Amino acid sequence: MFSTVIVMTKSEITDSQRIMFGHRLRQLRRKNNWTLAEVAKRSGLAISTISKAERGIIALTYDRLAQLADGLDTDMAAFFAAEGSTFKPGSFAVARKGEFRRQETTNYVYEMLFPELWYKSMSPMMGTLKAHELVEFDEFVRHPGQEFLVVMEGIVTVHVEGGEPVTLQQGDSIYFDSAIGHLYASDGDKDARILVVCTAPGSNPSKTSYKE
Amino acid sequence: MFSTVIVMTKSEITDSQRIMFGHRLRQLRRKNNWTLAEVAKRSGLAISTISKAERGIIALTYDRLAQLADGLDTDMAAFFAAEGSTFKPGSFAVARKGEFRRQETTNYVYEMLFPELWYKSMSPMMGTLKAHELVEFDEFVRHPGQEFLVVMEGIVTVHVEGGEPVTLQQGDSIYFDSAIGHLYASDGDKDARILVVCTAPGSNPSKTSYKE
DNA sequence: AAGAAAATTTTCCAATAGGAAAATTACTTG
DNA sequence: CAAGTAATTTTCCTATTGGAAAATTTTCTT
Repeated sequence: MFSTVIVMTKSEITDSQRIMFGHRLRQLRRKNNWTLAEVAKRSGLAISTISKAERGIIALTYDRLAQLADGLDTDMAAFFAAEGSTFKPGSFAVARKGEFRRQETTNYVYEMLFPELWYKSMSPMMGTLKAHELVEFDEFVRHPGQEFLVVMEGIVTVHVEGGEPVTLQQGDSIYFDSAIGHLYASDGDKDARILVVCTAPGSNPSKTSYKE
Repeated sequence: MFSTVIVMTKSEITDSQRIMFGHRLRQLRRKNNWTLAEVAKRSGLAISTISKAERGIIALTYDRLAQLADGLDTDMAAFFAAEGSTFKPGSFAVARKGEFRRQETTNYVYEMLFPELWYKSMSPMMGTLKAHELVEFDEFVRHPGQEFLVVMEGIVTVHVEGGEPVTLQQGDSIYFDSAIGHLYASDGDKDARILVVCTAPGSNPSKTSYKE
């Protein structure tokens, strides 16, 4: 009985890491139906640079990574949050800016509070989690910023990527980095009522006010 | 009344981002009592490269970032998670009802949630407003940031500087700029229970501008 | 406080990233 | 299917990174 051992040099390791990262970049762009030209405009990078980065031909510098993250409507954390965990093509769920504004799925009904207010640094939402016997597993939700949840009524199970599910009773709360994949479900046979507050880094004026 | 607006060019933004990132690198290294030489050996990078990176003189490429993360016993995600927060991907904090830190004044009893977490971009607090016949008027409270309040139980009157008092029933909420003088009081003959979330702009490193 | 040792920064140069535009490939549409 | 257009990749060149070693600063030690 033999086992195959593949030995990689240090540079081969970083090479393959970079190539995989490039794939994620491309996926992220394709998911939003953006062309290289579009992302180039949004991020301020050259088309060729993005093309090379996506194919792992070059290793972007920190500065360009930051710019690119901005252009793709994420932040550095979201870029790397899923890294290391097994990469299933298509399993990438980065919520686009404002996507969670009116989220109504089989499991959720969200009501954004104060939608008319601009430049909020927090986005409070009231939500109802429908009771289900079987939790239909949607994809994990990921987005930039941080998140705070309190259970107002009922019992809620919070699924956090790479960890055991956490059960929260009425009055319990949880605080986490939204870049981590997360998902809520009602635990009891009644609907649960939750309050969620997200930070919305993109809408923060201090970051968006700049000139060319 | 004037407000100061600081306008940054795109390159100034990435510059300061890089500089702050460098500071975090150095902190991370110092925390473990490692010398540049030690990290150089662990990561395979040159001493000079790490030195320059820590001072924001150069923007590391993806490859070197990956290597450095390895040498510092973290991963890329932890580097960037929540713009300098100490959250590692997969980590989160749960606060159980009633196991909060208490802070008590004549009118308020506040319980800060997650006091042990640093670099939160929000500060959630549970509070009890004692019932009073006469509201003893403290000075208005003012601080930077924004504020969000939900009434969990009872009836609350919110006094906002330069406006009529607002009465909130259970489930009602209010969102405002914390710079405006504000004050809460229980309206009924029972104590009221509120949840307050404040943004703490100063504690977010990535949005604080400074120079060497 | 002086000299030695350790740690960090600077210098200089080879290796690599990043941008503009040309070349190629993929996608429409008549 | 050909011509035209859009999207991507290549090419070529300049700007910047990253490493080795020298120079400097900081930290011990006696």
